[in-house]
Amino acid sequence: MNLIEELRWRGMLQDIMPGTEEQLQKERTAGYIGFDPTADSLHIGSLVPILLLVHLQKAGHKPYALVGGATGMIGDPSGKSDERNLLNEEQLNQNVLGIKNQLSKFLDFSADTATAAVLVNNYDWFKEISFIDFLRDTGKHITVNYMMAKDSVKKRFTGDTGISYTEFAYQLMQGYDYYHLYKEKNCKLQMGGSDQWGNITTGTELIRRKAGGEAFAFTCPLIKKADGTKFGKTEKGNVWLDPEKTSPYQFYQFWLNASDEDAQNWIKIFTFLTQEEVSTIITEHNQSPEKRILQKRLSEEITRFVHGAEALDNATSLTQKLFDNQNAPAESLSVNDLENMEGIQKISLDKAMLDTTPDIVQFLADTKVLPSKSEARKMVQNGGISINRQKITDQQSRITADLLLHNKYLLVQRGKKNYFLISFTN
RNA sequence: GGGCAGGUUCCAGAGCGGCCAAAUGGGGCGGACUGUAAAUCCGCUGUCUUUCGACUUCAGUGGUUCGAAUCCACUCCUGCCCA
Repeated sequence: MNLIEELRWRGMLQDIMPGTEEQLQKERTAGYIGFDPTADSLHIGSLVPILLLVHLQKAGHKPYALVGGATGMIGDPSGKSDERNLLNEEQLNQNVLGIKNQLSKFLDFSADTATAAVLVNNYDWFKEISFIDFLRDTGKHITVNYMMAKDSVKKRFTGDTGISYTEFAYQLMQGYDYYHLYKEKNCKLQMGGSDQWGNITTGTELIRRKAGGEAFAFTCPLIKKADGTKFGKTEKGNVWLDPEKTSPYQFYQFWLNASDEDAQNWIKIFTFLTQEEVSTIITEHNQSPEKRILQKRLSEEITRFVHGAEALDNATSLTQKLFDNQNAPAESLSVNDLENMEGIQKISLDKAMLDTTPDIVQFLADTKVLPSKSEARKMVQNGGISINRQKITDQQSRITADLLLHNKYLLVQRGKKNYFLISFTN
């Protein structure tokens, strides 16, 4: 199975330029994807382009990861209905660094092989180009009519916020990136999310007109959830690849909570399991969906890929403790179990505070489990608070020392999935 | 520079002198049901507060009024059209 066929069955192919498949058959081809440094960490949405690069590398081609140090200063209008705020330079540099670090974990950058991945930053070439040079050498090749025809731009013409010249020019910069890599690195392929199609074709067009060369491209559909809501969000916001921002446990949980339908699509996209393996898993899953074989395998594979085997072990064992014997009394948890719970909020307090705290509402606010007494009260009213797995319904109830597990701990749940471990010292 | 239409709570979008912390929908959060799923149903959703109530919001600043998101003036911002 060649790369294109592989990506096609995985559902990772949206648009493809004619001749791309032939080019990939013909010779080792250098291909690139751009990463936008709008945050200092990549989130799971960026996992897809990373995987595209990995697939490319596995198929024997040479991947380039481009960090948009220059384009990040401008802002891509694609998919945005509003003009964006510009990032300041310091923030941007920090983000570029953070992203570089993360990318290096997923791609093989060892320089001695022919297919070693290479990291480039478009700031390195844009900083040398003057505005006049850019207008004369690049802008001259592309008509405004052509640029305006792009969906991302057209929407802003008809929408009600307009588009600044700065963002309008974005596609030219990204187009120039492709041209530059084509010239300097013989790069003949650009990949990206389907929202990037417009920007990508500006690049191939530029290569054609400016260098008389031929370059190729394909895009991957944007990941969606079956219910149409945004992919990659939890109540805590984005799911990041940085374990400091999203703990491996939370990361694992995110995938485990996928719906059946989503899991079926995602296991193809986010794991390297073969077609046969996947169809076996799906069959097994459908026989007894309540076992959630799909979700378990999916979350295992990705967590291992992103965070490593050890982090995966911790995440699964914590998951077992917290969920598998959901009905087991909290008293059955050992000191060790409690202490080793990674990735849940831990709070430590002086035992004396129990005597001075009048009720559960005050307690929740003091411990910052909820931000204020009002919110704590609402949450208790809604039945969203459990102590040691016992639902609390009475706002007046008190936390007393005899509730403590092992005379020291309190397991507090806010909602079903947010755990807090409070340990008391004398 | 001229004309027109606008700027409302996370978003969309009602309200057009008191009944407005502001309809409705979406999103978010909680609950029930379940498989830590989906679908469905229920509650919450400005802040603080033991129901009472207090305080801060409808671009900004002043004004009219007993009383303004709603009326007036000016300012800023956005879109469209004309120059």
